[in-house]
Amino acid sequence: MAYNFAEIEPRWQKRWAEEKPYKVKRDSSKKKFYCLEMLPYPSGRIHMGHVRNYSIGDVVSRFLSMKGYNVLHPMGWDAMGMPAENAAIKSGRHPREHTYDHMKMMRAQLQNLGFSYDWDREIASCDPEYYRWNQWMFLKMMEKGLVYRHRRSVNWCPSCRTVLANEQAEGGTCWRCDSDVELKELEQWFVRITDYAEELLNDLDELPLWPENVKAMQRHWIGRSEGSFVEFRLPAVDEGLEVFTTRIDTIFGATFVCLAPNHPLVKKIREVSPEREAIDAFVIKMNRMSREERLASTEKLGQFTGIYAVNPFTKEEIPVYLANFVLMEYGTGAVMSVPAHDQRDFEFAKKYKLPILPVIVPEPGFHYDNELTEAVEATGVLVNSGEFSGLTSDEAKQKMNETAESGGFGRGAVTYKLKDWGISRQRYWGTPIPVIYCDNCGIVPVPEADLPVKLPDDVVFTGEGGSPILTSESFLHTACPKCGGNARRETDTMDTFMDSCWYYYRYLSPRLDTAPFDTEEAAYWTPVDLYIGGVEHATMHLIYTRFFTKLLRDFGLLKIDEPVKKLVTQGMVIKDGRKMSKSLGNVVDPDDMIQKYGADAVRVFMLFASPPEKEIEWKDQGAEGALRFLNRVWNFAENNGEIVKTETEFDTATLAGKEKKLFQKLHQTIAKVGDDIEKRLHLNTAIASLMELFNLLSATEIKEGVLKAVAGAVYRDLVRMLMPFAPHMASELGELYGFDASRWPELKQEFAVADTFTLVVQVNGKIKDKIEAEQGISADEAFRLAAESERVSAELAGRNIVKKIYVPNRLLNLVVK
RNA sequence: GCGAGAGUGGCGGAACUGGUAGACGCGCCAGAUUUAGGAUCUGGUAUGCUUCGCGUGUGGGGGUUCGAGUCCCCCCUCUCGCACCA
Repeated sequence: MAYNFAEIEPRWQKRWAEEKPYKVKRDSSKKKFYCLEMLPYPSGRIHMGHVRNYSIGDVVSRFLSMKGYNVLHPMGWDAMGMPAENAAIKSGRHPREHTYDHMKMMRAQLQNLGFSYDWDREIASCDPEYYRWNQWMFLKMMEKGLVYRHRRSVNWCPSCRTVLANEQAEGGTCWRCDSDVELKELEQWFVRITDYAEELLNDLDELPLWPENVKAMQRHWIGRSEGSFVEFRLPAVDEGLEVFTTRIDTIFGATFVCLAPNHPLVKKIREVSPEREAIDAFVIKMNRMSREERLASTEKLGQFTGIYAVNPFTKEEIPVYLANFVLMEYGTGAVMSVPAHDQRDFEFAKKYKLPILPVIVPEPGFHYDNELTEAVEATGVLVNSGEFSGLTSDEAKQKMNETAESGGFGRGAVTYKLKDWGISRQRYWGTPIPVIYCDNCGIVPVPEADLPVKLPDDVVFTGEGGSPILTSESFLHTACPKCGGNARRETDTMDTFMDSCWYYYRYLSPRLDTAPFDTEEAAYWTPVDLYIGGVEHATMHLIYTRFFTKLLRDFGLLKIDEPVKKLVTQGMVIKDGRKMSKSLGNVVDPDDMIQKYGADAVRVFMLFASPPEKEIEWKDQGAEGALRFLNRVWNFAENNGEIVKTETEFDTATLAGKEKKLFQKLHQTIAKVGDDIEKRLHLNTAIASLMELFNLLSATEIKEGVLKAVAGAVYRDLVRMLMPFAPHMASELGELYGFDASRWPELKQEFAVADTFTLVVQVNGKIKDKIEAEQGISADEAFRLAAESERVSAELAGRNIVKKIYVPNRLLNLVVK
């Protein structure tokens, strides 16, 4: 009977669901392996990216289980977030119903692919028993002073009355209603991730098995910068203006100061400024510019404010400008401008005819003869810098920091681009922030015993009037836990990145109701040995999750510093050279493919087409090829049932000829496939070598006894090695032909090397002949063989051999003159 | 602009430590089977030439080496990330 995946696959899936062979328990007698894949958002359908991601993880999990590891391989749902809420606004259906329906559909799809998850550990972040621990952690952080409330400006749609993420406010208009987006100051909850910035940066060096590009992205994201804060007095408004600079050594060359157009002091300055109208016009112009416009142009735009700042080192007054290139988001939103030594300041000074004063020279005694044509940004030696003249930049930085500090107008400091994490969302479908506002007691945390603070059900989803939670009377009004008086609940919910920060610890004890997870389980299972997911999470999720691990460690729940030993970021699945998307109409649905080719063939093709980190182009023909291969393997057993079934002992020591060659190929393959999976995760070459082994087996004419026994053994081991890739077929073959396909074949190292090799003979580096030779021959023997070759001896005739280079078991190069 | 990575047949890719370039698969060509198509099986498939052989070939140019896809320098192209970061 032909290989009927449509019948075989569902049968095994059902059996796995019933018998739970992938259920695992802590067992300290076994070596553990925690294989984790990024959990999906329940969008309703699995897509090809998931198939690829989870197929990679499944191969590693199954392989290591077969090798006797205790493998934890869980799956769950990142179930909160905006899409469900937006769907609720459209359909009126509660996000919960919507989400649980989606989870059900997607769980079925994952099961259709035959993934070896321990489904008993499944979690969903929208379950109150899950998100109560988000709340618990929030309270813990609150206790430790790691959260605070702060006003920050956010994108605000006045018609939807909600906060928009940057990508929802592109072009300055709301993605849903097209209203102009405003910047609005809102009180929000922030988490002090910057307290851990230094550790998050330094510990990247402790992650040798993370891809370099991800670490580079995180370093850049954290953006450590050593410099100084310096205060310039603004006599006109009687205020101090703090600037951040990495080049305090150039401060004697500061000829003006620039503020971001939205700097808070601008309001005060315009009150006293003769340039008030010009300032207002400039600020409005800048606010109107969209993000794209700002990014597209590097033209320097500025406006004199009419007031002056006092340089604390020179005591001189220099003009204060507004400038488009100064960003409120970085540093203090104000810079001292040194046009001689900063290219941006140089361009600005040229445009607005401001003085350019060099204060750094490359070496002592150097003079700039001509006017500068560009800024000299290199460090060097100070000139025109009062008592600091003659010092090197490095010496000056230190001395000047000391001077500033003792003078009370500055200090050396380290800043980060990483900002504290704003976790407030004016949304319904997220974890309620467990805080109560009382008129008498102020901000009161919800007592731990009252957790979880559940999302209310008496809400209306209109899409207007802000968060739907505001429509819930039962939620809004509560009693103050401290004084019992009337109080109001926090209506903001948490960023969903909070949910995904620690979910893989919840898998360890998913139903525990006394703590987020069991610390003994954690001591056994953590860290995650392999984490597979998309590179799009390189910064956000993967920084937050590293941060949370450090937090939980400091709370005493974990003993590790880093959550993930090895990280793999898999490439996208594309079609016709482009990302799959609905708008391009090139989406390939995994269900269709499973129906057409079967889950095993889809998995094999996905893994065979490319190594994990590369992009992969979906091609139906590729899946056909994978199916063809599986078919041939299946048919071999059909045609050679007796050989496959009959396990005959044979003496490996007496193997010779074809049977030895075949047996050696088997063990070479066992070694290669194991290596490819375990060390390199190059599943494409692992599959290729399985194909090679099968090609050799099927090309071998099997007639007499020993060869039959060897061929049977080879076939059975081939099926075992196919198990991680094509588990349905391998399981079925094992059962049909009565052998245990669930153990990884044992490697006989002595057979993993062939006993002959192709000796490549080169003359002056050019290949002249290839000779079959015994493994382990000496250089002299190799030379003797080469000399016997007609082609080689013809090359050598009448010439002197200057040098012989012999690479054992590979090649002989003769250098002649 | 800065940072990371990549350029190998018609295509996806292989070559792991400097040692046979193109494994394995797709596609294509030819043959077998078939009424036909599909499926299957067998063989071929980098390229040039004076074709049982010889030469050339891993984005381009140079270098190190007995030997370079692999190491070094310069250049080109592409992908990803960040981007007026003070």
